[in-house]
Amino acid sequence: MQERYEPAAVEAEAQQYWDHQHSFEAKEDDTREKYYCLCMFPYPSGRLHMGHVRNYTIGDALARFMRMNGRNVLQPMGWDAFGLPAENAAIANGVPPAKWTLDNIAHMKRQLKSLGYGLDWNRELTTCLPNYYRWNQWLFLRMLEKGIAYQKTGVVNWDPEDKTVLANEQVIDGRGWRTGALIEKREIPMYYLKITAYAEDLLESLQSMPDWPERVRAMQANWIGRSEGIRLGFPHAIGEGGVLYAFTTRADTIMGVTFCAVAAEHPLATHAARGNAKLQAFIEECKRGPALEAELATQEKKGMPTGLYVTHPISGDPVPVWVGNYVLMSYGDGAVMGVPAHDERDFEFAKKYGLPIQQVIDVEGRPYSMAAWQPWYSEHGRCVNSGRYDALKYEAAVNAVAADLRSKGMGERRTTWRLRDWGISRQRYWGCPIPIIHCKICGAVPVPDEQLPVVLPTHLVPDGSGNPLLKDPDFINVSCPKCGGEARRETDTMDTFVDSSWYFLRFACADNDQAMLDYRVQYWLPVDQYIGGIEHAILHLLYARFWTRFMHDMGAVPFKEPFARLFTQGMVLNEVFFRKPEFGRVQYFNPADVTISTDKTTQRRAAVLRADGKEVESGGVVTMSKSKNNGVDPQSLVDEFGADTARLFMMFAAPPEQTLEWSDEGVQGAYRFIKRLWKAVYEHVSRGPAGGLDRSTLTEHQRGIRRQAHQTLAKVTDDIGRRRTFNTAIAAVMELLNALAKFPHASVQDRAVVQEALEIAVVSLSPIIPHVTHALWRSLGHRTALIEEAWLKIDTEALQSSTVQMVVQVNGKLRGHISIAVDGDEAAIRDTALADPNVRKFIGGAPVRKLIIVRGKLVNIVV
RNA sequence: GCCCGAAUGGCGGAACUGGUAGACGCGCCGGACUCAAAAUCCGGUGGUGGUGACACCGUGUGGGUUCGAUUCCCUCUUCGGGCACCA
Repeated sequence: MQERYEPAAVEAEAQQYWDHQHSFEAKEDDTREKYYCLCMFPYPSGRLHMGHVRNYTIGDALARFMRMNGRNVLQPMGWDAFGLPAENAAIANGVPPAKWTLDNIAHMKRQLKSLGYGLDWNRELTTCLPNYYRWNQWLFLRMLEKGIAYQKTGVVNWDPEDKTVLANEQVIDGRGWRTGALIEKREIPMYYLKITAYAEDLLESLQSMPDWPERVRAMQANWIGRSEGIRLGFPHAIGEGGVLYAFTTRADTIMGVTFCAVAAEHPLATHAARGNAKLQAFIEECKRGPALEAELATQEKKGMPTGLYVTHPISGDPVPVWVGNYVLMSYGDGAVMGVPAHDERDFEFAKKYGLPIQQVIDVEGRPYSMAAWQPWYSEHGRCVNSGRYDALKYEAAVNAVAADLRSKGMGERRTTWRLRDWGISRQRYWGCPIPIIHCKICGAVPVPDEQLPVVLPTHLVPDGSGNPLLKDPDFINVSCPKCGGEARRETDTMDTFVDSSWYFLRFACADNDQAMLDYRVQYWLPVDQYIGGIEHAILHLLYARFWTRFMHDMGAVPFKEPFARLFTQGMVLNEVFFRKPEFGRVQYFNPADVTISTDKTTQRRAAVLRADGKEVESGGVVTMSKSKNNGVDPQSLVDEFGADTARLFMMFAAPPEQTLEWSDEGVQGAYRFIKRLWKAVYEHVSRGPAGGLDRSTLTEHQRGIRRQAHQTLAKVTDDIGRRRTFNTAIAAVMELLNALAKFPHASVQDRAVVQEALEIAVVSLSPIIPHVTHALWRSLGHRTALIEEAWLKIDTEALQSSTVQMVVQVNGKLRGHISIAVDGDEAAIRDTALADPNVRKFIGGAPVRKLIIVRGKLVNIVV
């Protein structure tokens, strides 16, 4: 064994061994229990970032741990390869998105390999290749057949200068990101997937998914947003038998309705705007307004009367109809009944426009004042000023109102969802073509299965002015599959969330070019452990759950939930440094180019840019990002310290579900620890082979170190296997190593105990730092490869101890420590506790009122 | 605005089911080795008071439940994630 730890050599050797042995090629084996460990696949942006390293290190550590615990592990990798950045790169550099993407994939694949991840590369898949995306198209056609995919109009951001549709992120303050032109809203025909058909099931199943984080389930439940209430009608005289419908969960407040508000897109608004130029202008303003819910919710509430009146369904009173910019056309019927007294938004609206506010709910007799909104105004209570509903509580009132409305044919109970159907059409080049052909005679005709895939041409270079597919006659001009006449191919492509909604299924059979899925799906799926960023908690995971349900219903997979267990890891943060010039934009500096010094006495930190020796400002610790220039390239870390140090630091610096702060010193610490581990093994083996362990003749000291070694093994096994807290697992091994450093190597038994403890340390860390432990396992005298070894067994006998330490409190304050025999009874514990001199001092002469004993932990004496 | 999290020494974090707050690491201080430095090794390190044994204070704010609260409940503050065309 070499004295010096040289990561480059150690890591090359281990990686070569795994490669030659095909160690991570997964094979179906019905006799073995499988473990499908999947990390969210990356977008091939160019280089790996720290978030990737964190994600894949967590996955790899788990996969290796499960493998050593006897599971048949599958850990695949692929590329989420369609998307906007490739088009942006094309615009900037004139490179076709296909070439840019594939070059990035090649580079990132090398990086993943250099980090030593145990991935089965035979199953690699790339979503921008036809052998993958043809099945998007195939399944889309199945959805069309079942009515799950359908066409309707949708609103997009239109840049009038570039004549192109922009993504929300390309719209900055209402203007196009490249042109600066004011963005218009346009309604165009698009394809939608009817995820709302599964709303109920998607929501209900969350309750039987205990291995998903509570917060993710809560976020999804809120997103789906089930509301039970009443859809009620306000008759009006516009058109024949006209009724304005609105949904409410607070039918008990119906007698407090003083107005109705409709969305700008509502038919009543359109009707009223005819011949009303002011209203027309207001409606246009609303339609131009923000598209993002966050902006909609914070914008100032504005409205305008339509001049129309509807009839209150109970009282028969006329109710004015307003257009309100806070009413969403996409929720319910695009109209709300305005109850200013008991809804905060309605209250604000009524105050602003002088609409009457009528209290109809009494909450515990509290006095109601119209001067300012109080949070309790929207609480449940008893009806007042409500005619025959007076004194009824919430449920009784709702029931009575529902019955009355039903008898008048003006209302019914209704469940409404916040969830909307998934619009998948993108007016963009770099995506999966939607397999539709538009014929002047036959209309929208699905591409027949035998003509799939509709291949996306790869040589086009977008220039920012519209979808280049529109300018490609070879792609556009086709004949109609139905009538054979001249027709035009659909140029919209699919949302990239489609690609990621089923890739986890395809890993089971990525080599099948005849079918989307095959029998191997039944062996590997569902995914046992899915790992990815919390930022995907709603959209991606909900779409994947929906997609899997559709495939279940068509008989393609035997399960509804694709991910049995979910783990969401936190983001990677770093400090951000900048200078704000008097004029112009803020300048960001990479932390690698900044030196930080700390004044010992004042604790003041000063950050200086090395290039010019002048100070820069710190903007705190934020998510690593290109725009803030605070990213650290994982490659530089691997080159300088090796993959094991990178992996160890990532896993040690924070619990995996929390944010992780970058720290150069922390990396140094991880490197130092690996060197210490190496040295400990070196010093042990350079004394020659250790003899066998004789458990019956151990000294107390030897038994102590054995107990700690096996306690460490037990803790690591639990921390990785159950808690997923790699940071505390590593800390436990560090403690063991600290103890070993003080332990003698004198006798044969000393050395046997050390050998056992070192093996425990090496095996415990092997999921996290697989290269160095691969080498150390051999150094400790084993001929086998560590990756083929089983996880070590905990010797429960070694854990035994004859005494146990307990603490003694007086009135809840710590006053002493006692040592008690493991089998000591309560009387013995009590007597020992009361005999402690410091304890007696604090009891004084006072009588003991109560004595609480928590076995093995503490005694609390209450006086 | 709505939904979901988080807050503990100089710093990252630990304390798993209400039971010893600060494990482990970083940084810092002192020492050993060295001509010197780096590396390495040993010791110390929440605050205040005390020579000391020790005592008091201390987990974002204010309150509550309990023999006992970092942990449970309520309030507020700050920070982070998501909000449907970024992935």
